[in-house]
Amino acid sequence: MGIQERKERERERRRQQIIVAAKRVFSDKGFNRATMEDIAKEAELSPGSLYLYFKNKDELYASLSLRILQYLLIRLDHVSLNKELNPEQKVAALTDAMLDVYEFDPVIIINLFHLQSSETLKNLSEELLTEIKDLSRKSLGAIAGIFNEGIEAGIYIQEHPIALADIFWSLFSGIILWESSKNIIDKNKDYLKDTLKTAFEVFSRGLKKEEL
Amino acid sequence: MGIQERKERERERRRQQIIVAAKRVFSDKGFNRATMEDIAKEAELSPGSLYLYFKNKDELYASLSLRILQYLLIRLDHVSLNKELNPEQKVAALTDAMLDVYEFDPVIIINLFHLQSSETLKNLSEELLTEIKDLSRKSLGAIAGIFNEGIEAGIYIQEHPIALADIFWSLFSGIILWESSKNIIDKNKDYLKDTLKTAFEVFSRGLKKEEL
Amino acid sequence: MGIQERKERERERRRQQIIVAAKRVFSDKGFNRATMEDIAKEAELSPGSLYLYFKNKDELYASLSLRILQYLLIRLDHVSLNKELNPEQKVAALTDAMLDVYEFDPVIIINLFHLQSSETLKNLSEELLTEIKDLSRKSLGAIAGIFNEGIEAGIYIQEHPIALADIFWSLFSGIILWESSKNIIDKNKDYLKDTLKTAFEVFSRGLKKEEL
Amino acid sequence: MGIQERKERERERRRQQIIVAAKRVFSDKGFNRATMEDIAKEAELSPGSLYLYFKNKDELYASLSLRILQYLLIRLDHVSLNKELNPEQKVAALTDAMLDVYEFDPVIIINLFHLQSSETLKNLSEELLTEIKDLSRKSLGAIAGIFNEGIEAGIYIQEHPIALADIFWSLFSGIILWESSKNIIDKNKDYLKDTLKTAFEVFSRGLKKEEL
DNA sequence: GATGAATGAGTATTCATTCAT
DNA sequence: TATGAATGAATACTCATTCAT
Repeated sequence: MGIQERKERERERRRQQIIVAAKRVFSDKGFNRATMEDIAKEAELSPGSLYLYFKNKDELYASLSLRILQYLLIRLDHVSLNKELNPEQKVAALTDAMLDVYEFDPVIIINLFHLQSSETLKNLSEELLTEIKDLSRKSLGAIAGIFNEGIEAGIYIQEHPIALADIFWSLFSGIILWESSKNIIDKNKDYLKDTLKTAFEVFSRGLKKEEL
Repeated sequence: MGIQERKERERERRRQQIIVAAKRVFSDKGFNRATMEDIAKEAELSPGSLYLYFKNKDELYASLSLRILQYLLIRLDHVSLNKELNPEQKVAALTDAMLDVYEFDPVIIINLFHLQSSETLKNLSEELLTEIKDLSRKSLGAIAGIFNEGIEAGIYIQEHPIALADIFWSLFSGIILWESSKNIIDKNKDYLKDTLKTAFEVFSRGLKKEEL
Repeated sequence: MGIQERKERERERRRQQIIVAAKRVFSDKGFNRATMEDIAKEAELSPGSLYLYFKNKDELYASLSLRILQYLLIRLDHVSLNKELNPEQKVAALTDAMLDVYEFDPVIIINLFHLQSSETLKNLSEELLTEIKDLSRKSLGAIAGIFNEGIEAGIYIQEHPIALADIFWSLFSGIILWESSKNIIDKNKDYLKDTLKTAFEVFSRGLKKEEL
Repeated sequence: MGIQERKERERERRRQQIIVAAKRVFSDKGFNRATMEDIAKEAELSPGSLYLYFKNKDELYASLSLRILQYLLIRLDHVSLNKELNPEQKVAALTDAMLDVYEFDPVIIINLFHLQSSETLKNLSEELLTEIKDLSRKSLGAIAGIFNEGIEAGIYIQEHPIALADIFWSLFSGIILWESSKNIIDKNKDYLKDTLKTAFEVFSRGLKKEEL
């Protein structure tokens, strides 16, 4: 391992350390009320050091999402490229994957959808924004591809697969945000997972041609 | 018209004037970057005057949502209580109503869903929060009622109607937020309405028992 | 009674009404936290109306003191001019008078001494400041006169009577402020009157020539 | 000198720098009209920096008093514990100490008494208020102790020593405030020291039993 | 790289005062 | 006179970001 590479690893380790801290703080206080100092303290670093690893607060925030998007894409591609599954099985696997990713790190998924629907997006650097757009596009593309298989197989209704992917994505994010907001208001028992399951079922059924 | 009443009207007119201005500014700059001074300028009032009509920035923001929620509830109740429609027709009317409300004032609907998924919710006065919760609850209840009719009629799948209402609501808000965020990113042509229609179709089909 | 005079009386009645309200509000919230609107509400008038009777908040505040100063001066003159009392009796009567005035309206006396030791003084109109200075000077003069009698009678120590009057005045106001501040801090039982009595006794004894 | 200690010193130096600036600005404009920006400018710092050393404006103001109270207490204890002085000498030393402290920093002493008789007191943090109360209590206690010696020695009149201490303290603060207010009004020659001396003399004489 | 003290621009909110009615 | 809606200047405080060490 070259010295260059070792440095790079060390650097990555630090970024992780910060991201972990940021995640805790953001989910604790929300984006606006979390200060860089809070995060620095949580990461046991100085405020200044954060800026050695992240250009600014917005980008640090967006970085949380980046990782989960990357993970999500891997999972989606895995389903999409799996040649052993028929279209219907793929859609089932797709919903399982989404649920898995959610359960892998709920906080960060909520962050992702918050980011997606927030002004923060406007403030990101061209570079980071491109990266996020790229990952989103690819993820959506993978989802669309899966639906497309079903459509081409004549199992699913004739709709634009991209539109279906958007709807699937919206359904997922909509439920995540709505259920987590209900928790803010009502401190309800957490029905999120049940709701997601039901939603995916209904959605899958809705995709099918009636005569089936 | 008594003098009292005239004053009350004048006051309401002012509130509207401010709300209109706030709507413009919020949707232009987003909640955090919109300053009270911006809004005052847009409303052609002094900053101090805003506080004669709204307790603070959060409550001004939330007030935007209040009106649309009230309107939404009226529309939903109208559908729900219409005795001439069978369950399926009601669900169709429901989606029409939601679309109407969206088209009535897209900006403000987006605001509503932003508010719903933001920390701002936590800062509202007990009073206003109660009002919003109340309207939301009633709206969701009306939706659930409609689904319930279909379930009891044996047309729809056996799921908890409240869960179905949540899903319907999430689907709606998810698409609104997602499509408007895509606009931020891509300045795309606006597919929102088409997407919503397709989504509602798929959802409705998914609700039905297979044997139908 | 001419119409002019009637108007003047009416005007004076209003001023009183405002002063009474202001007294309540100032003593309740302190000068800085009392708003003109508070006072207007208490006086059952509109904020604008206060300005028909008082030039501004500072002057309204100072007006409270003016009345008590006028009353104080009357009492002091009464003692000073009383030919039936010998010097020692006059000093005793003097302390009684001060105590009386305090008890007549403790709140307003505290206000007076707050005013005296505050920046507000700097903001008063020339006219009002002159009036206050004039009343203060006359009061101090009356006190000094009393002490002077004792000095000339050879009963009291040879000190400048004006200095003695200043000391007497300071002792009085110092105790008022100190004891009322202790109340703020400790919510103690109110020792003020006892303290004042003791103070005046000690002071009177201190005035006398030793050989007596 | 460890690095820790050096930092602590540096920090303390800064606090002093700010306190000196604040003293100038407060005594120039009074508490309410002095802005944090004024003070920052005077201290050649940024407004934000003030908050690194003082929690808020009130506490900065109160800090001025803290130091003089500490110094005062040292001086009072020194007199109180001095075994070479008889009671009468102690009272003389006491008045000298008070005068010394006044001359050491008149502006700050005036601030102290302003603070004591103001609403600001109510806004202080529990911690700071406790510290001030504690120092005041101890100072008053030391004074009371001195009077008590005279009383027990049968030289002074039989009064509650705490009451005598309160009176002494009130006399001191009353004169300080009154004379400094006269300066505001009249820009008089400064008689304060003379007045204080006379006051203390009269007071001391008043303490003694007549038969002495 | 790491620090953390210093920065200073940015803003919600208050409230004495005014003035059209 | 009386009103009270409107004003808008004034300001404490925050916090992302920088930079000398």
